[in-house]
Amino acid sequence: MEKKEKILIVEDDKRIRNYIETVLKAAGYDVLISKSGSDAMGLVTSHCPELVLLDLGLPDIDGLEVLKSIREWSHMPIVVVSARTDEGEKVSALDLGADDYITKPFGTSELLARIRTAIRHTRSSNPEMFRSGKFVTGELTIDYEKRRVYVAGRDVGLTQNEYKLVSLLGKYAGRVLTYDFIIKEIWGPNMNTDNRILRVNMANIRRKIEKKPAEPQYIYTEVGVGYRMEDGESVSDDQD
Amino acid sequence: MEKKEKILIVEDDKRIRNYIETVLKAAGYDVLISKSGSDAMGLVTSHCPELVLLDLGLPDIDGLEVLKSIREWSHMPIVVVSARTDEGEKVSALDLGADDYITKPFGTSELLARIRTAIRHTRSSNPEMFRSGKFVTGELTIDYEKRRVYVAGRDVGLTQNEYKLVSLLGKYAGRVLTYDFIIKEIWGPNMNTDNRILRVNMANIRRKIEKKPAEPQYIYTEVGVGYRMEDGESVSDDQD
DNA sequence: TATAAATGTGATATAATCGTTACATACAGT
DNA sequence: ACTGTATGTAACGATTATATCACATTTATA
Repeated sequence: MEKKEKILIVEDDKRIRNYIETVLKAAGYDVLISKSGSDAMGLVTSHCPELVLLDLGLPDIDGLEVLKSIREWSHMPIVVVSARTDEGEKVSALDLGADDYITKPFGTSELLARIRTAIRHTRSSNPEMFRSGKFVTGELTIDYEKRRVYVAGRDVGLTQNEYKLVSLLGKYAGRVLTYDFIIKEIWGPNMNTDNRILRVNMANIRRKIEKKPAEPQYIYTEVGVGYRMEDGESVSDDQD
Repeated sequence: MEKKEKILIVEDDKRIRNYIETVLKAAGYDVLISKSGSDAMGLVTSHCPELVLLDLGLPDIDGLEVLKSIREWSHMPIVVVSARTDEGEKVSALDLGADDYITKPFGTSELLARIRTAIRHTRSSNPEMFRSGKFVTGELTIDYEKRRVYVAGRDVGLTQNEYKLVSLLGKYAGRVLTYDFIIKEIWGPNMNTDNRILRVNMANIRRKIEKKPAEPQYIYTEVGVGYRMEDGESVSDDQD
């Protein structure tokens, strides 16, 4: 457990800021603080933190603008913090290149898990998967060479589109993919933005890979946003 | 052109033997001679030639027996020489692990081309393909990562089985694959040995990838034996 | 709890794929 | 040229994949 990564917190609300700061320091991270978007840009360039935790509800600049301008020159992990109500904002953030988002209010372990996932992921995206040509989480295995998906060693027999979908989610495991992004990836940029077809496919996939399709353990729904593949690392959801 | 590879000729007919010897020496190979199957085994073990050119019509032992016993301990390239009429024999030879066959009578350039292909192929089978993840011959490209086949840059839209077929032939480019072998590879070992299904698939593939399906430039038919994918290296067929 | 929005899922129609058949064509040997 | 064998190919039906619809269920929030 060698961590001493710098994390930049961009958050105007003092209470939340202190809370996050305490949690992250206790977890062994170096913590940088910024109370506004304009400060944040300076700190990012001068300190090059390992990860940015960015609140979208800033007083001065729109958080999305900060996100956009960082992404113009850097791929550093950015996790966005947003209010539960602003679903559209989450989608915009992910589309602009955010690695993940956390909804207020959030629990300690969820925060830490998301940060770990984001840092691990942008560190030369998944060396293990690259080495073995396989993605594994729980009893689910995606074999990228054979183009097959197994649950408990059994080939679940996905169709072409179903495989593409699972394969895509596996490559971005632990991160949320928006409906729009997924649809464009699978059906091409000319496909309309309606997500009904995605829902039907997902139902069929879950019937094949999940023990109880109503309570998926592998592909989670992120309401109003998209889907997320379980990452192997368990993310328990103790919400304060 | 650094060649000084040793080639063992196993051939009882003196005229043919002399002809081959002359041709190979002129092409810069070291040549070993054996007039019978029993001699051949000894020379193979003592001299470890780069390639064996094996006539199946030997007086003492059946050529196939020689082939079989070499294959029990070595993967060295073996090219079989056989009479035009003995189609069944060719199939047996390929099934027993021969790398290629030449039909008597054969021309100089055909002989040399087959030998070059066989030697190149068993030298850590195709490093170029391994590096790029692609197989290219003429305007045809097989992209093994994307699982797509292109002709002149255009995706030809193969179905699953069609892709498997082309992909298989590409991996063994330049070598003949018997009907039986192909069928077992694509449809599994339980499939019957009838090659009609293969013919239909091949017709559909050729309609998609060949300019003139009746005169294929990419996938050749080896009458009575199987199919062969063009290898990039042109094998002109000047038959004396 | 009531309500609206989002998501899940069975049913259905359309399209693509696949294996089979029947016949056409090419080729070798007589 | 005739004959038999091997290969190519169009056409058919069965199966499977796909997209769309309608409605059920879940979720978020008042």
